[in-house]
Amino acid sequence: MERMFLPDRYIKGECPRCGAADQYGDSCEECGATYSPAELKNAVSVVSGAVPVEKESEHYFFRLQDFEDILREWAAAGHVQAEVGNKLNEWFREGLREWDISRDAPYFGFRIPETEDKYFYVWLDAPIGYMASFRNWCDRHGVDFDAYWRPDSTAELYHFIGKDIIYFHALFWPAMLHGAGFRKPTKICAHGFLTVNGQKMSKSRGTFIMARTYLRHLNPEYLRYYLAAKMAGSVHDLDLSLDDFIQRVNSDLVGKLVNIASRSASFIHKRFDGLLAETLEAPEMYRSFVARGEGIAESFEQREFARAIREIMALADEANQYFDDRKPWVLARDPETLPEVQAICTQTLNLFRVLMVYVKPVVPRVAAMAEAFLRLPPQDLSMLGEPLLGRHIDPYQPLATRVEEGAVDAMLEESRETLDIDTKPTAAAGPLVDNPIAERIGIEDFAKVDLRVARIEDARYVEGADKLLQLTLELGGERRTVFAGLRSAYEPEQLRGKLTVMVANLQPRKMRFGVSEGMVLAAGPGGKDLFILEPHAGAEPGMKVK
RNA sequence: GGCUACGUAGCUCAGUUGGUUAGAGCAUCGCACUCAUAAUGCGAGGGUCGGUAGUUCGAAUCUACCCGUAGCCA
Repeated sequence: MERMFLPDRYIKGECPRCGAADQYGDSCEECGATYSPAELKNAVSVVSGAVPVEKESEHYFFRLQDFEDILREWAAAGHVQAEVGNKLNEWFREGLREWDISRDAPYFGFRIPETEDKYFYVWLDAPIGYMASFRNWCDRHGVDFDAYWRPDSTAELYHFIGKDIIYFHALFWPAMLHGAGFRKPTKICAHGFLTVNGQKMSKSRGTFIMARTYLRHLNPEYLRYYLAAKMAGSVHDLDLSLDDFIQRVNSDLVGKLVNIASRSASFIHKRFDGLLAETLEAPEMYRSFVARGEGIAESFEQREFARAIREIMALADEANQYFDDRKPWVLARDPETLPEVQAICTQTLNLFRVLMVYVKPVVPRVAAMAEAFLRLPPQDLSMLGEPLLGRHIDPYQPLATRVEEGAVDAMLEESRETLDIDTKPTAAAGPLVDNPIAERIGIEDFAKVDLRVARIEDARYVEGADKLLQLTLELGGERRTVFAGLRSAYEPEQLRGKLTVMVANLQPRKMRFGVSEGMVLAAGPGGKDLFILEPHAGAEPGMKVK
């Protein structure tokens, strides 16, 4: 018995309609019926296997229906995509209902003030977290929070979300904001799910790829480019087709785009000491490239990224065609025509510079490298009126390289390995359920924590503090004072002389009783159940724990 | 079950309010070029636009039904 209110998904039993076994408390995966957990036959708790008992509990509700008019008006005014608007209309037709915003303990998140055991439902406080983060940023940067959030603010506010949480962002959130006297979002931009090789991400297939795993094997700019090339302003799912990904990156980014600079810069270097010509070979073509900027920017603004990429790549084709047509490698053989080579390559590099400004939002690192290569400050659309003439550029260094052979396979292999551990069955109850294992981190994150063996030279009560003990820790040549919340579990004399482990590089923290210069490590839920770590015999104060 | 999307060339996708022989990129094949990270250019083949019925002078585009895929249902 775990004495907790069970969320719908924590109850399993037989479907009241079709009798299918092993169904969750909210709906049947076999016949699709939806029902309340109380209707489930032969229900048991997923956590302990115990038979649930029905209990009454007071709940708090948000009167969503009071906001129907304001929501209809807001949704109709272009703040959501068309498909999302359809969905909202469906919900309006069904009639808005009160939203249950409380959950009984044990729950995570924020306790509802003036209650003992009620917590806010996570989707009530999650979006408020966006505001809280921004508020924190405003405080640190001296920015006026209200200028962004008051009802008449002219700031633009966008939410980029997955389609599975449209409900919370397009229905409850604007209502909450309105009710609380804040402005509503400019637009909710929902995108579809990411599939890999046309299927849901799968741990066993190795296609459950974590961003960190990807980064260990592949350049992030590749993925940015690939996704941008497929992403439109709609909620369609996106497929990361890995073969297509490799081909696309290699041919578009490397073969097409970056190659423009590579093939032209070599002449500027070998023949003209890195100096660009004084005039463009085809100024009208340059102007037409620049003129396309407005349309491309518009596509980006509309979040029609795929369209923007198509337009940019069409221009890259034109640049390659131009270069091919002029054949500078032929002209370079004859001293008579050599000056034309400089003009042609100058032209080509200018076209390249325009393209780099256009793709900058998608591949910022490549664009930054291109700026460095052209000896330019950070570029934007407004600077393109003036072509680059009569100035030096650096020797060309590869701005992007082809996807390394085997990198994708290695990434899949690693994904398979790392996730094997996660898929092992976990206990139905116990510390892992109470306190699930945190997000995976890399070794570099762990290395930031400097753990040291320390000897507890002295431990004493702290006057006026009923939870703290003041520890004097010796770590091989340095003494630290640490206030530790151990009083409920330890008497000072139990600790004196013992070895333990402390976080030695923790930012010192000023407390009412003095400055605490680190933390000692202890396990347990609290109260009497606290257990400090103690190394095996042989460890010496100051030794690094790793 | 209800609802929302989606189903266009081998692959990934465009196709704006229905209008001339349905497009692009990649892949494939042929030719050219050799400046460039074997990158580029020219050209070719390849689709009864999921299926059926309908509206219309005309449908990938509108309607109905069916099949398939994904998701949502507080």
